[in-house]
Amino acid sequence: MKTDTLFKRAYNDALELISRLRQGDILPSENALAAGLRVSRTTVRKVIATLDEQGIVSGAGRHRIISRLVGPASRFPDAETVPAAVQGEKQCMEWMLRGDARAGSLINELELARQFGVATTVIREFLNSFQRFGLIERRPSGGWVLQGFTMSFALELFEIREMFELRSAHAFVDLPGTSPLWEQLQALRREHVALLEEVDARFHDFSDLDSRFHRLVNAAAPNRFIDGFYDIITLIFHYHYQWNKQNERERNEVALREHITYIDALLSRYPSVIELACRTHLASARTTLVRSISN
Amino acid sequence: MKTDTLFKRAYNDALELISRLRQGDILPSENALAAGLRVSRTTVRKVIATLDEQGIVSGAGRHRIISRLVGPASRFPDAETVPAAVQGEKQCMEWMLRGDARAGSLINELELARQFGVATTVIREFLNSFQRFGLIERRPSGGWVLQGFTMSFALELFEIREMFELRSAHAFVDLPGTSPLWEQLQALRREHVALLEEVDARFHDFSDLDSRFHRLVNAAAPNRFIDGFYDIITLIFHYHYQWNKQNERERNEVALREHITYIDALLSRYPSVIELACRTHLASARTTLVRSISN
DNA sequence: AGTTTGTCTCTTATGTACAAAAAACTTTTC
DNA sequence: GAAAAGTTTTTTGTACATAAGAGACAAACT
Repeated sequence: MKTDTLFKRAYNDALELISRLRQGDILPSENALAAGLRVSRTTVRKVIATLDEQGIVSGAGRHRIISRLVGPASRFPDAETVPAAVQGEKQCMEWMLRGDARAGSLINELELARQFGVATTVIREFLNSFQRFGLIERRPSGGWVLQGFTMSFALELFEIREMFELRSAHAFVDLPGTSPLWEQLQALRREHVALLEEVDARFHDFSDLDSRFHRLVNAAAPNRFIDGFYDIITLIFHYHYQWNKQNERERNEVALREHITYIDALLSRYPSVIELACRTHLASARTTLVRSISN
Repeated sequence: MKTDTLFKRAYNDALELISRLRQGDILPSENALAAGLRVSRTTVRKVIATLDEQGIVSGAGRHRIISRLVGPASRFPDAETVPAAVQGEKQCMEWMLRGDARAGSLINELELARQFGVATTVIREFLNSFQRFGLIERRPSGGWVLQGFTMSFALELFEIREMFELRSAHAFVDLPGTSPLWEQLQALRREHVALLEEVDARFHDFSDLDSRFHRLVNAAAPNRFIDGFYDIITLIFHYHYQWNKQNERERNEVALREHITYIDALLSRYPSVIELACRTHLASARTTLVRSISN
């Protein structure tokens, strides 16, 4: 059976939205709510029906009003608002990248499914879509082998990353001066500077900025294969660094400064300057990743 | 229910194997058969049981003899020896690359499943594993959008291919003279020359040679992401050219000659010569692909 | 006339069932 | 005592069922 996590998230969001209104206010139309909660009207109607049952709204048709304001206690627990696939994915990722499993070992679908409390279908679908990240491989006779997040994986990943990044950085120079990307790059530079000023408190925000910056560089000459590759990078960095907290603040501060240098290089439009800044940043990113694996 | 296509294939193979023996011969051991038919002993036992039922072998335990030789009529039809997943995959590929479907249109799992006579699970699994080829994309709200085999797809594909191929070609030069790859390259060159001599009759064999050559070049500096990318190339070429027969012989002959030049360049170990040969070949391969799309 | 809601249909997500195939273990035979 | 055959246990591939959610159309309201 399909899970109703989407409904539960929408319900929580609806409570949030209502809390900004007053008692007696008219409930927004179903279409408006659907747009606001980013779900279909079908789901909105289910949410409204539940709110009605709970006595939070009353009336029918287009005469619904908010009859009672409620606190956050009546929300569904956050854990129930994630679809099974996402939940399974998260746990699988953790299981793989944390190194609970050794490279070369076989993956047992049923065992994983039981361990993570989802159906085998979910695990299988995850494994299938996860194949492209190169961390697992299908055996000819069926089943999956774990390749694992090894040193060679990291090195091969970075080899490609360097090729792609240099290519995109050089393509950026060829953009016409009127391209909106230049303005976006300026904006991103300001965000970097702002983050650097409060780096002690906000260094966690770097990860997102990093991903956005590299994707912006790639936007200069879009290529679906490069975009797809950046999904891998983003995913690895997201999960891997989540569990490698050593020197996180320092690491991020260094990377922030390198990014700013790199952005300035792009803005200067001098190919040789860009190449230097790009290579410097990639080399230090590689060192960081490699070091975190060898520990 | 799981299909017994594997058993049927093994049974056919077993008949083949038996036809090379004489009546009254002792049947090879289960383990030997398992190795020969490349299936598990469980499946071999099922094959033997069926052969027994059919009166083709008789006796029990280790005293089984071949009691009757049969013609090819008693084989299972070939169509029944392909697993559902492979069958679905083939038909899906055809449906996509032949352009029966327009880019941007939604993919209906149930409809495809009915059309190809398989369960929706099979279609879904195919779509999942096929995602990495960049021809389809998942919508946030569920479902799939067809991106299609368009011109921009081909151009983006070739951009990456050029980067990878040049990188590998240059890495090849750095191989020590003792590397077995040099000998393999020589062997491949001989195969090219042999094929060129009979190109009129055997031009179909080029496709396989092409794939092997490019994979050999990549073997100089293995990288799993590049290998994965070559799966896409191989797949596209395999299916796409299957339906674009125009000038096939001429196309392949040109490519064969380019390959030989390219191989000689590699053997010469002069980077500039290699780069030229490599670029020439890639440019002509790109032109060929692009032309086949615009028609 | 254009929203808004009510109703119905179609599609997907996910759990479950079950046969096929693999793998592990046990007994037999030479 | 080692290889072969017999037996049991696991695991995977595929079908199918069903609720959730999206979307289309019709009716009702302002």
